[in-house]
Amino acid sequence: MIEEKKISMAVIRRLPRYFRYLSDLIKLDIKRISSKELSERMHITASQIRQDLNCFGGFGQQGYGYNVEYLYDEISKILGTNKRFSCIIVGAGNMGNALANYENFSKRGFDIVGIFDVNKEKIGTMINNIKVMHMDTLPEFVKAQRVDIAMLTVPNNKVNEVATQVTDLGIKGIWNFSPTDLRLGDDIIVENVHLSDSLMVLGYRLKESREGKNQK
Amino acid sequence: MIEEKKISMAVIRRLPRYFRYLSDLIKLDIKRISSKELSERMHITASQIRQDLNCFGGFGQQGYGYNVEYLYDEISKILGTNKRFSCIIVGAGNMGNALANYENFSKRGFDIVGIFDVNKEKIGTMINNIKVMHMDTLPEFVKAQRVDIAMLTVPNNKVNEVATQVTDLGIKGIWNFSPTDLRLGDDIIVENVHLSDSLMVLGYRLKESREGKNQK
DNA sequence: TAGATTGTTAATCGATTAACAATC
DNA sequence: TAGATTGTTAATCGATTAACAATC
Repeated sequence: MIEEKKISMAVIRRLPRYFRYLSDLIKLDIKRISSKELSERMHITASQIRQDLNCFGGFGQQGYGYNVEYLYDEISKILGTNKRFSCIIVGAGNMGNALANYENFSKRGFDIVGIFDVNKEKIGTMINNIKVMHMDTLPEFVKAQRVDIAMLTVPNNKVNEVATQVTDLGIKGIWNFSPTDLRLGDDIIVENVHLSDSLMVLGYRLKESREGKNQK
Repeated sequence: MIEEKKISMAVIRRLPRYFRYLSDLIKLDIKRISSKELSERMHITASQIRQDLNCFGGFGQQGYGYNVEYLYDEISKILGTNKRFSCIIVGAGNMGNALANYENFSKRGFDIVGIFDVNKEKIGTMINNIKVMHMDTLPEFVKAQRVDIAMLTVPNNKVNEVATQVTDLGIKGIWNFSPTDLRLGDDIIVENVHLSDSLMVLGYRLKESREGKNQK
């Protein structure tokens, strides 16, 4: 009850972008930046940057701007990149494979500790040094070690069942790759990656652009 | 110059959702639906549904609601699912592989006609019946057959170069999987899939939820 | 100090929701 | 016809942008 401010999703979804741009600035060896300069790089307004950052605290200094390294560290803390999240992948198909091989996740604090599938031929194999196990062994696995996030790359007709299964086991975070809007308990955090939605929007915009009425 | 209404991105991004829900209704053999019933299924307001649909036309009937099949067909037309888009994948890594194997895309009108990479060992192999070719052969390929969309699954430090390359060849649509905000010409449509952004937002929300200040 | 730039309040803009007349 | 539900206008809400006093 020290402080209670509600951060809007719009702001939250911009945080990783700030994080990326600041990380780039560090690579470029830039030490300080004003909201105006940053706004030009990011193609958003300086006002928005200052508003966004001030949801979390005053990280700048009048007349100077922001210290890049300091701001980067603060945003890292806000995003929780210092924390580690233990993740499992459910579904060892092509997308599950791709995720298991994505090296950047562990760099950001997301450790993949197990892969689960029902296909007998896959059980026991290794993907990027992570063991593929049978779904039946999931309960004992989750009992034996904490799992924060389940990444679901299962067929669409299985995703509701699997989501219920993993949340019943106490997993609170779902990264869902199925074209289904999961509806789970209030204490479950779901992030959806609807690839085909994204592709359809691309198709729509492309079609509209061709027809000349190019909307922002 | 017949009609000129600007559709907001917020509305456009909801179209694939309507499409999915209507497709489910058809499977359930439901013939008609009111905005109120649909709003309960989709967890959005009936007002929003009616506003959204009326951006494109009056598809309903007072006192009756919407004919499911008709509305589905209309939204399909709006989204352009009847059109076919010719696509290439650049980057035959894990994500490129996953995309090439994703059967749903062709169902939605997106045909993958070629995969390009620079890795000599991959050239000449087939992924899901699609030939992997060398990047050097991309110009002649694009000259020989129309390509609408380039799906970019290349390393982050290569994505700007590759994006320039493909847009110089006349490709107008980019589906970008790198954690980089591509900035290209006004006539180029870019859809980003920032997986690590999405995962970081999940991590943030999970952390906040644990600390009790669970924001919507 | 003077100039620059923040933090923050106020104004604007756009998107969502409510209301209701039109009409099937 | 009476009841239901749309299409659409008006009201509200929230997010973005502008402005500026505070201050480094």
